[in-house]
Amino acid sequence: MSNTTLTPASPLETHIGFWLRFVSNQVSSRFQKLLEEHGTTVTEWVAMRTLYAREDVTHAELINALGMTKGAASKILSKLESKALIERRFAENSAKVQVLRLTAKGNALLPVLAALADANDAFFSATLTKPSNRHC
Amino acid sequence: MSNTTLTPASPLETHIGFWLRFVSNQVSSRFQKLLEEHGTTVTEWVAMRTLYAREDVTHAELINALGMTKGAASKILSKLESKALIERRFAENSAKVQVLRLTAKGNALLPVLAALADANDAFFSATLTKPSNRHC
DNA sequence: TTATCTTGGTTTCCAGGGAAACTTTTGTCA
DNA sequence: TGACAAAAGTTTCCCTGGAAACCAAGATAA
Repeated sequence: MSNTTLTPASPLETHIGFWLRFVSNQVSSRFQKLLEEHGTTVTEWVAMRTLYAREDVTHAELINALGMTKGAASKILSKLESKALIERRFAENSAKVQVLRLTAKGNALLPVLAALADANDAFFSATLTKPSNRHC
Repeated sequence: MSNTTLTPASPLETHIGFWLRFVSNQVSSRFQKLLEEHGTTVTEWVAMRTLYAREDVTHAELINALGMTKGAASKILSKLESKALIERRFAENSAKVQVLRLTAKGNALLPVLAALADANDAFFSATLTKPSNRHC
């Protein structure tokens, strides 16, 4: 036997991160599928939703909302711009700071995506049982 | 004013997926940092933990545990093998089906990583408040 | 036994995102 | 004012993972 005594090690299912990753992937990937029929991605949805019904959102603010690096954010914005969903302009009195804004097309698309997000929530909520006092 | 009346759209923070992604990223990326001092990644940890204290784990079983495609899994295994942490052998009576196993080095490393996983859990658990009956 | 189908696993190609280098503008200080 | 430092964005390089093509080995059927 090659199995000499092994140090005990906590199994995967005891770790929060394991389940978070698992559930998060389930939820996100289902949402992703809904979105791709509209040629969008989850990240793009987050970016667009952040800009919706607001003016003068800065690049920095968006980075914060997306939780990604400025490099990655910049690329997302380029892609959204190439689809004519957003506009990048310079802020007043600046040739440096950008102000981001949805285009009319972006404004039109957003509620559709929001509905998909709601539907995805509903789908997963429906599979949950009612809360009980068992664990309280 | 360019803001003609906009259709209302549910904000990001009302969606489960948004929070799952957020929390999951927090937890995983902190764990990632702990792991990288040992030259490992979260996925590699999951793979290794699945093999630990077991023999004759098949490729298919591992794919299932990792929740990724066979292509991606294959690459992870190659990397683990190149670090001499696992071994791939053909199963009995087969020149096709593989059997995966940790090496002695792998067996030695695993409990160390498990301790890091426990520590990460503890870190996040510590920030939680006691359960109350408020929501039950 | 040979021919075809299926299955296990690898490789290739592509998209997304992080790290860090780089460019341009702005601010600061001598 | 001129020189240098800091900040905003972009670009490049790299790594990870999915999709799908591909290859080799068993299985099945003629």
